[in-house]
Amino acid sequence: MSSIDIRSYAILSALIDQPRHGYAMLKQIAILFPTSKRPAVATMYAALERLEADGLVRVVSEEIVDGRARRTFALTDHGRDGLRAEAERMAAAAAIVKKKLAANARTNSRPTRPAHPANPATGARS
Amino acid sequence: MSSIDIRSYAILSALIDQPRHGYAMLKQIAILFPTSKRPAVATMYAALERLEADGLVRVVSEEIVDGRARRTFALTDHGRDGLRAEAERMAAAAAIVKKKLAANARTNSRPTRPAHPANPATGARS
DNA sequence: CAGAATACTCCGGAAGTCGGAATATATCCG
DNA sequence: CGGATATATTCCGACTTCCGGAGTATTCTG
Repeated sequence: MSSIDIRSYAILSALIDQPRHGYAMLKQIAILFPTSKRPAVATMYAALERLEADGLVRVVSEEIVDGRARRTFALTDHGRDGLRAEAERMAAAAAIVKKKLAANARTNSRPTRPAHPANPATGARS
Repeated sequence: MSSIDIRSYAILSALIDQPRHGYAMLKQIAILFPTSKRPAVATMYAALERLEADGLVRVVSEEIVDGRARRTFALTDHGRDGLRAEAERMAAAAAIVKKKLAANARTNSRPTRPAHPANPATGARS
């Protein structure tokens, strides 16, 4: 319930500087995260509804064009907090893995043996 | 196809320092990422099969206990590379959002106005 | 002995994601 | 002029992924 998935992370990120509508978010996501896979159109609108229901975004304007709603969304305070927390979690997760990868690059010659085999979390019954 | 999702990221991370079997990975994930939601058991084994099919992990030992396979998995080179790339992507995504959030904390008083309104990606027809 | 931990599998359902089509207008390029 | 592309959203069916819970069997702990 609490933490934010990748899709939502991208969507919320596209609203940091200003409110946008769905289509504009897609373009902003492509700019912000050029190396990541971007969501499909349908996925984005579905996610947006969830985010609104969860109070992370809110509709700031709604015009009807050809009977179709054109909604502009903005981040709520809650959404901003959630995004900040998720960015923190991601930075930590990235840092941990980078550090571990670097530490283990040296031990690479003997792949199955840890540096200090003192009771690792293998669940091995002693 | 190419990029790694969060679940797979966690699973691969649990194999950086040494090979582990599924159950041990779950515990390791809880240690590495204490603030993130951890995958359900069934999710993990399903993901493991996908990762093996994609060549990101490989079975290094397999013992049969009561007709049930107890498999130990290790990272492949491909898996290690993918994990490294994903860590890089995540670090970048986290940094971008943190920076943008910090830059926008100042502009917070007038939420709809960007600092420099020079043709942003709003999709507004000029 | 009860209960937790170890270790994995299977099931059905819920949730999320996707591509593609539909809709309608405006603009760009040759 | 006409086709292509861009804008902007909705709906649909299919597919993938995820989850909780039950089942199986052993060992360790209180």
